[in-house]
Amino acid sequence: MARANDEAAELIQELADLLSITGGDAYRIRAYEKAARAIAGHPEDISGLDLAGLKKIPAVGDAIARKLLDYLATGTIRQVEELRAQIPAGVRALTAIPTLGPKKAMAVHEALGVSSVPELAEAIRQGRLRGLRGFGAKTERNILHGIELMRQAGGRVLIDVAADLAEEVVAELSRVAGCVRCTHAGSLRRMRETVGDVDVLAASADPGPLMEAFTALPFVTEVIARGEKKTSVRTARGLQVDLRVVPPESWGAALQYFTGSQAHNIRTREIAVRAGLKLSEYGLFDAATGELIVSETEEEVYRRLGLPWIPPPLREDGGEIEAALAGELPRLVAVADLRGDLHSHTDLTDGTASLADMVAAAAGRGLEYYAVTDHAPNLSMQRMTDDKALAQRARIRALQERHPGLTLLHGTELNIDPDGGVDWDAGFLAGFDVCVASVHSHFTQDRAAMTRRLVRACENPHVHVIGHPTARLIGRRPPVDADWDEVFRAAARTGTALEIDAFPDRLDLPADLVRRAKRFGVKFAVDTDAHAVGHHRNIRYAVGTAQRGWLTPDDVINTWPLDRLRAFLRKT
DNA sequence: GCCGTTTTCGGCCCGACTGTTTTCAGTCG
Repeated sequence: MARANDEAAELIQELADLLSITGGDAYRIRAYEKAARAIAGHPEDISGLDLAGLKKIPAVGDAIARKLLDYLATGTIRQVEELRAQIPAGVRALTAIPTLGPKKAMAVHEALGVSSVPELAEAIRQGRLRGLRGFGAKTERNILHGIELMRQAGGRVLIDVAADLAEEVVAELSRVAGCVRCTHAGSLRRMRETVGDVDVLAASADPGPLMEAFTALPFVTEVIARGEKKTSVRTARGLQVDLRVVPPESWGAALQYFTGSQAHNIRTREIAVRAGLKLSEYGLFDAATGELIVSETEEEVYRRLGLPWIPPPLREDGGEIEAALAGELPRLVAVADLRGDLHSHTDLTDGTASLADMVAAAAGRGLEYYAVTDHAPNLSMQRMTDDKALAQRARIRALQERHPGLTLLHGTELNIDPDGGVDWDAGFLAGFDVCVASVHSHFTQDRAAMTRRLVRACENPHVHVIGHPTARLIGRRPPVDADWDEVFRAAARTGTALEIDAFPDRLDLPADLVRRAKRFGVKFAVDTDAHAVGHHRNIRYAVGTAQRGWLTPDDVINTWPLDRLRAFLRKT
């Protein structure tokens, strides 16, 4: 079940959506949307707040605070219920169709009584949209095409899929004559865990050849929009890619604009307006004279707004503007800060590479220490035994001689059973340098049981790291249900680190929970969980998740020198 | 509906592209 903040934010967002369909004041709608974001991102649980406390949330005034009280008392908001009675849920669902927004949704609902996606498709096939103001033949085709796209799942893709595609597009476009610079931007640059469309920015005085080359890429199956400055295409697997070409002198302003988020851009542009300036993708201008002030680098744009450069993973209007103004931006952890990796597998269990190859890959990353943590016996399919574990330890000690610069740690990944117990007794566990413990089964326990289970794992003196704590698989398996604040308190109290697992379909602990956990004083392990040599490169996604959680190197135990890490692992 | 080292009222980010428009609304990011 979601936190009160998330449920309330969803209700306020629904209020904004429904008002945009009925034609409410645009600024009022924006105020609701802004408040919904602020509530979702607010660190305090709103269920413990009174009217005054609620009004302290940014973008929440008296009116919205009272709606939140309404929600806390009744589980819903009266105005939302009233609008739901007017606007069927299916009409709101219509706005999920690409090219169909609130105005067109209301038009077909009012004129034709259409109140669901299938009804709309049927109405188009029956020719009932003909003659409806604002609806021509092309609009009909676009809507049917949009419905078809929605049916094919499509949607967002994992970050590694988007990153690989972006890399290919950037490499191709960089070769085009006249291309001065080219890079990806958007949610991929902000390191969001999934990406809805890939944004690519290029600088050139002559956009024509870039647009040509872009639409001619082999994986492009459809050109959605084609203009002088912007072109959008769809790839064979349904992913949308936008190319924006700007003059070279606009590079910094364009990169800032195209990186987003939209909410962050609104904040920076508001700051500009208040200072008598105007910020667009072409630069920062004097609002009165139209004179260009700066545009060549992001740093210049931020500096002229009175802000330090803000790392893209923070650009979500989640407090980064306030922190920047106060000079309190965190020094975010980076890949180069990592001295070690505390979670990896070999072909002794379900890895695909040998111990020697995995260790060589770790050495190739320039690490100072590396833990091999194959699965423990209770995950019986992996066929681990005491003897195998001890034999591996001996092989690791032998291999150590060939890697003088890399300290090898012998660890294991334990299974947290439904009661919170783990494989092996205390005596055997004491023989490992590091123990990761993870949930691998019984994912659907209720919140109280799951919370007890995770807390008990933290309380085990031999458990150093909770692996992929929510056990989610993005798009395939929901996170387990737990009272996370309770788990975070236990992790902080017992000196148990929470993992940020680098697998692109895990990224677990997720960034929003990372940020919440940090407030409790929790420490983190940023690990690959590598099962193959190639998985080592996933570490950048875990670091991106840590950055989105506002973590500094000090928050991450595997940035620490080995002696400090060993002291932490003693759990005293 | 929110908010104020210019304001408690009058503002509220900015631009690209499409389609159906005789000059611009809707959608998107």
